[in-house]
Amino acid sequence: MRDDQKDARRDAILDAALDLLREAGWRGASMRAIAARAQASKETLYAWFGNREGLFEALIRRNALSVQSTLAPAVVAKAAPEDVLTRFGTALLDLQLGADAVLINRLAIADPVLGAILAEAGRESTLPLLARFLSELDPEGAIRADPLDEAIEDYLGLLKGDLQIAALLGVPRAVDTRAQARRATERWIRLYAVNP
Amino acid sequence: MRDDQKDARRDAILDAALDLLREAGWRGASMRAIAARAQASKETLYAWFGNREGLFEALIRRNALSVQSTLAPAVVAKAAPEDVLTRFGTALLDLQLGADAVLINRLAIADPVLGAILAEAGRESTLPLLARFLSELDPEGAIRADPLDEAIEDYLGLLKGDLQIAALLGVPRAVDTRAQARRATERWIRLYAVNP
DNA sequence: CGATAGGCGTACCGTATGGTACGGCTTGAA
DNA sequence: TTCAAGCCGTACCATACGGTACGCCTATCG
Repeated sequence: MRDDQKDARRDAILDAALDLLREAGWRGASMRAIAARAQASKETLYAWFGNREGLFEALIRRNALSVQSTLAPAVVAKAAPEDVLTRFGTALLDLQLGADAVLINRLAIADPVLGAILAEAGRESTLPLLARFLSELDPEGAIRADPLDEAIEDYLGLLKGDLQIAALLGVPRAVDTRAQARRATERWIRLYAVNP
Repeated sequence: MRDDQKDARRDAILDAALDLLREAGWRGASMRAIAARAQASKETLYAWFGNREGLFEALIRRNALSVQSTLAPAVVAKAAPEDVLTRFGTALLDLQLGADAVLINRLAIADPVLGAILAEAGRESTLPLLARFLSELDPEGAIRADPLDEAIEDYLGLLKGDLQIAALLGVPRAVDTRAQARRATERWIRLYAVNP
């Protein structure tokens, strides 16, 4: 099997796992079911991923990579701070409330090992972006994200509110993510603007 | 079996379930294991709770009741708005980051039916308190929680930030809940103070 | 004080799972 | 063109689960 084919096959298997998680939950996404859905052999799954946890770990890592590559472009844009922060917040919110992310998070919450992996991968892939972002936001010294960790925490809190928990519980509220991000941005700037 | 004994027995069974969830997770908290731990019969469990989901549902509802009765006293206190808000936030944070609440939330996140139940029970038991609280906070018209739903969402976001997700993932960050509540309160008041 | 409701413990059933083993076939490399 | 690596499909194993049945025994109530 050529390397590119192998990558595609691997992706297909992870996609199958994700589909089954969506359709039948953790219980339904058994190694049998995943193999059948992907037209793969159980033995192949075990050869490639070690065991069930390893497969799910691969799923989590793949997702973290895609998050990072989706989010990064939102940072480079040159525009008014509130616009670029809103853009970033919208992207982040779309990601974290999206169906895939919800499934991935459910997975990680159900298993301590996966939880640790997701927490690490997640914080590594999005927090540095946001940190650099907020600290360099300062255009003419009108906004000071200081102390930085509190500023980050406040922004994430204002952005997400209870929405992520609601999504994880399977009771998502309808949200205009762009409007939500704009609101969070406006409030956050109000908190961190250098007072006139 | 006298009624009070029955209630105690029921509580003991739910406690056993909670213990097993803590020690062995969702997979370990099987009906067998719960029955053995509580020195009860499987048949009794099924007679009292219907099935596994029913038992876990009972667990969720019991927890929601205890949350409500824990939180309610924090509302009545008469003091400066920021102090009473801080007290309330601390209590809420302690509850939501506490071991039991984390286990309960994990449970609900793993099962759509339980998720719906927890979402409803949770919102019913804490949101009205917070809503009434924020809207009546107004001492001399210096603070206006308006629009109310946004004010609530902002307060919860500032209070919880990413802490709850981290706890659910099993990577809790050490937090001084009182300090965190104080910070959130201070920021929230800054956002909702009627400007001089 | 006797009877009966109902909890305890154990055994049982069908089913599904994670994980392994093993032919047979495809496919990329020599 | 040959050959071997490795993937597919199926069968297999031990184990555990949710759920039910049943005999024993305690404790409540008439």
